[in-house]
Amino acid sequence: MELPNHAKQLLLQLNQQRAKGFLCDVIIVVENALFRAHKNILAASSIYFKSLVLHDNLINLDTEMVNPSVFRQVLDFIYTGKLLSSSDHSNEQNFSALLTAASYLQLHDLAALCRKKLKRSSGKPLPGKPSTPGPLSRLRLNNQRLSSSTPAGPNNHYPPAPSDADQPQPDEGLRDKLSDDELFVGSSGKVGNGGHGSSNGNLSSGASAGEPDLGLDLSKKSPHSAGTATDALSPHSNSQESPQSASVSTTNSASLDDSSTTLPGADTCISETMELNSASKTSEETPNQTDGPPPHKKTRQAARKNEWPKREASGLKSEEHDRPLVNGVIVGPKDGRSSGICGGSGSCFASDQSFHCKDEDDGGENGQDHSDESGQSDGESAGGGGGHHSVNYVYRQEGFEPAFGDNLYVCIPCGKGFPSSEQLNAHVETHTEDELYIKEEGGAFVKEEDDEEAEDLSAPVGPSGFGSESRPFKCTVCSKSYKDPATLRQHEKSHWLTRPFPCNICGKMFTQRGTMTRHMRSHLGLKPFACEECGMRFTRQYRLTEHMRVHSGEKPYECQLCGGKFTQQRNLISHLRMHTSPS
DNA sequence: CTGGGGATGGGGCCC
DNA sequence: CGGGCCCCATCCCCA
Repeated sequence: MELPNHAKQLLLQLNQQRAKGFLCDVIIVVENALFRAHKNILAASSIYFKSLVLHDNLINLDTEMVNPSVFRQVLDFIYTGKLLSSSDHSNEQNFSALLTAASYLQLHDLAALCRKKLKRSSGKPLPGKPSTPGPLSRLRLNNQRLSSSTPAGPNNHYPPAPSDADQPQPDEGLRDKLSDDELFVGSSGKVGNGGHGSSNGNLSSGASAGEPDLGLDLSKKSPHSAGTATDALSPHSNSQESPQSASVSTTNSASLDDSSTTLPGADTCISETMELNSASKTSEETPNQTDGPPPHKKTRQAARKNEWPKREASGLKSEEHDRPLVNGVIVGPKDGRSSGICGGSGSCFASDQSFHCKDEDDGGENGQDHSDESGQSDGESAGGGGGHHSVNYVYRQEGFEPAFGDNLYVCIPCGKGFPSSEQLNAHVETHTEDELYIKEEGGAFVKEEDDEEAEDLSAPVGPSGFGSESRPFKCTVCSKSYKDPATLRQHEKSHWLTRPFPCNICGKMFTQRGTMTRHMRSHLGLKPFACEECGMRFTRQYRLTEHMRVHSGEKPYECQLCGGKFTQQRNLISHLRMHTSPS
């Protein structure tokens, strides 16, 4: 017994989920466009992807081989089995580009379709697509070019082709395309795996010599060990050790700098649809490399460390997943509890970029999806009551159209929607920083509750609590005072309604650049601070210091009421609440 | 099952 | 801009 449309329906659902960013667990960066997708889907469609997504949540593709608009078609193909090609005259070019991309990504079925199409349309020999070494040869060319551009160090590791040359090895393409500044793709699952955690550090990113240009230096010199994704961004990470995977992404993630978020042009017109007949063909071969090795160090800590930063993961899950991805751009995090990374405060629009957010799940556009995603919100909806409004910089105001309306690109500050990223960008530039200042009441935006609370809570101990004698610089809004004008200025930003520093990955905005870069590190899994005892890594030095007490047994924080000792101050505080709050 | 403690992640913010 | 610290939230373990 078999359901006739089962596979189709399933794919349809998955594609819908992708459109909304629901449960998407990987971000693919192509030039300056970000695409969200599901690892499983990618892995099932290509060995290359399989090796990439194994250890990374962020994949950066070689822009020599694929551009945003082509990748969009590729992704559509992966999720639908249909090839939607543009109808314009550049059709042939488009197929050629698609073929290149498909070869690079080892999407054999798509490559075959393209070849067929090209053959049919021009009868000419196909560009770079000799059947056998086809993609590889092309990749090699690319590779050569790339490597030549980098210092030819001893690091030009290009492992010799695998013995079983003919078999498309999972990593083969990668290897071919590896250059010093790119990462390796893990060839065998073995190596890499371990990665994350601690020990192996792996996630190599290979960024060896050529440091990727990061708009933001997300790397922090790691005082300790090496090789993890974290190090990837640091100039001296030793790439050689980790021929592994994913790091790729991380490394490149670097490219997620401020400028990287432009939207890929939306390729529209679709004139023909080629469908993949033998959809069944998957790249399942090479099972070996897939299974991620079990986390080696099974300490709880180590376990926690794998994958996305845990929090992050949950953040994505509960909050971001519904952010739709439109034209390669992540559209807004949904809102949720304040805690989450990006989602938390749903804001997402950067004044200088094209992110646009979608708040909650647009209440509506897709009723049906809601049911699917009901799970999605559990976390947050439970707590935040779906309240988009608890957030600052609410993305979708009452009167706003659902994000999926005609004007997908919405300017957070003023709420105007635009049909294209270009228009939105042009519009955004009309906002000056001054406008970002709070207009207090009457503003379309609501001041963030959390901030208020935080302020209140901290008030007693905050600066204002101290004698303001030595603090001549007073905030006109809340009357807190500071020792120097710079700090006052910094503080005043907390009163802004709009935050000038957006995360290029999730769109969340921050008042301080440092906070934003710190946040970005969490997206990228950059944890420069490693514990020498257990290998656990942290994003902040302070956390490491805190963590070290776990090993030393030091418990410097003592409860004055019961004498209980704690390794962390926050736990003491938490403990004190037990004493104070009767419940 | 529940509450407390340990440990960790993320954001805000001051220095 | 980085370091530090505070707060919140959460997960896991254990009694």
